[in-house]
Amino acid sequence: MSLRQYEYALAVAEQGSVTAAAELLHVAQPSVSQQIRSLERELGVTLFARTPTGLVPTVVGRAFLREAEVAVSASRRARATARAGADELVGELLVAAQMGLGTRQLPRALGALRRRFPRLEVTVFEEPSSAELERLCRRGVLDLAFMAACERSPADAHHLGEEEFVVVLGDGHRLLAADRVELRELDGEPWVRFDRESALDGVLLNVLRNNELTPTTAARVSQTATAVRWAAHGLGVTLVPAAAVPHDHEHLTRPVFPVVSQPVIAVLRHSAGPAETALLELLRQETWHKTASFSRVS
Amino acid sequence: MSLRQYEYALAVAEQGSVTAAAELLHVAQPSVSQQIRSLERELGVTLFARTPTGLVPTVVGRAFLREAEVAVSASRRARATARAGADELVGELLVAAQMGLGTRQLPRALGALRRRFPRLEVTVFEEPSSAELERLCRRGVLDLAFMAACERSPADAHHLGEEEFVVVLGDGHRLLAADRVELRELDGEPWVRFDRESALDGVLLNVLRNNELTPTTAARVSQTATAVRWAAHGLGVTLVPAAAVPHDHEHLTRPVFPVVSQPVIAVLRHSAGPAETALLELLRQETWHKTASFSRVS
DNA sequence: GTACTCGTACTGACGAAGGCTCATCGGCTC
DNA sequence: GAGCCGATGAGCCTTCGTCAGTACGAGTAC
Repeated sequence: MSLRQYEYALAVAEQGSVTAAAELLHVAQPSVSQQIRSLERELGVTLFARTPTGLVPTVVGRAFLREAEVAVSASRRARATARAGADELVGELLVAAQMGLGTRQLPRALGALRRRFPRLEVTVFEEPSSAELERLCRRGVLDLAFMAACERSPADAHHLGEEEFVVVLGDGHRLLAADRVELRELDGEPWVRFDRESALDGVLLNVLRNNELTPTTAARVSQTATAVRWAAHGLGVTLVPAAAVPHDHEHLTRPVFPVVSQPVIAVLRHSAGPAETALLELLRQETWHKTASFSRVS
Repeated sequence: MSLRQYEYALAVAEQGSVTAAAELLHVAQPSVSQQIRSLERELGVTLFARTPTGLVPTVVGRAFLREAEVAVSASRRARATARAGADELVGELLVAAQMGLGTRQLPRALGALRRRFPRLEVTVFEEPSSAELERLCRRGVLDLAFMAACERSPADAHHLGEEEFVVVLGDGHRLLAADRVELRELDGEPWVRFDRESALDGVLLNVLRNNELTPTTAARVSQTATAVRWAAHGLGVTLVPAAAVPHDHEHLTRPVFPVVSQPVIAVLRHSAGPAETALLELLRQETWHKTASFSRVS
């Protein structure tokens, strides 16, 4: 069951003779003859009828050859894509991002990447929980991961910038009067929070603890856009990355004091290839908040 | 570039480790390791990233593996169809028939064949000119051929029966009054004939010569159904196999005297398989004119 | 009709290359 | 340091390729 046998059989069928096929394949005639016979012996079927003027495929021979041709051409394609990958850049890049990280920059960088390498496809997973993300990244399934912190930071962790958080208030909320919101002013407010285990909820908990506030949970959601919408409707206040707020709700956001931000760290896989580094380079060229914050959270 | 290398690579990608893949494939670990490396060396690309816990496909590795999987599964299918052909009957049977031969019996036999062996497909070529048909049959491209005579008859020629010819007359023709038509009564009639080189035209020429008639050609057509229709419209008379006349024109046909008929001979390919012989057996069970004729042609 | 040549595929012996296994080494994790 | 991972090198064996020679049928000359 070797590809060579398939190629030989196809050549024989096409040429109608072992001798001609051997010439085409640049091997001696007995070699082709032996391969055909061993193939027939292995399959327990006669693939070719022997005529005085050459070999002609039988009924099952033709059925077999149809499939064999698919196998051979798929093999050629596999080879070709691999060789193409040596110079050009082809394949599928797997990226995962903790929710809220690079919401604005990632699409732009991916667009630029796609323009430069059209045959490179990109798939993005969003927030498979920070523990899950850590696990996937360590297992090497991902080519690139965005996270706020990596505990045992690999050598391939790159700090891109800071992601600043803003508070979202209900329409007509009293605190909208000021330019910024002091965190302790939020004492007693009900909160629109995020799923347990999620990184964003971890940030919120940290902030509240640091400022000695006790949280009242109004609701839990899994997407930043949902949290913003619910907060805008007055269900409670929420804390999300500034970049994750839709434009039509920006007037309900205020920066907080002390500043809340988390680092954006891109983690490349072990032994990263040119595709991964190209994407990282494009991400670096995007604009990020460089401000080191006072109360950085994990 | 061997299928084995593809299978090994797929197993490694699936298991995420060389050791596990080797266990799955029932070989030793170094064997898998070597194959993967030789594959990468041959392609000039790193397909897998080495992590402390195993191997993970790279970007181009994944692109390669997608194609490789197609190749491997196609190979399995090829094997499976061939092995199935050993017991069952699968494949495509190529049949060619001189026009007008077995027009009635062939479809019935093919229907019976298809009911008994559903995975056996049949393709029928009609009248690739008798010389061309002879050539194809000798080259072994065909599994079964219907002809009126084979010059150097192979051992696998089987006489099935006789195909009787009838004359088709225009609507209201004077000779329709009788039950049969004497050939010499047709002297001076214009003829709807068949393509030069075609076997049917050869039959007609033979008949006319034997009965000392001089033909007047009204038209030439390539299909029996067309000839019948044109003759019915009074363009001339024609001579076709009785079985080839559509039901709605049978009232315009008359047997001729002396009787004109040609043998129906089925020629099997060299070293015919079970599919071919099964079809031949079914054809034998159909009803054929057994009458040996007076003036058999060609 | 017979004999000859030409073409075809098959067979067996030999040499070379590649695959498989075993034992061992180097790295990393826990 | 123990245990897991993959990588490497030596030896054995299977496999593939080549060269010779064989067998069989077709076409042709006489």
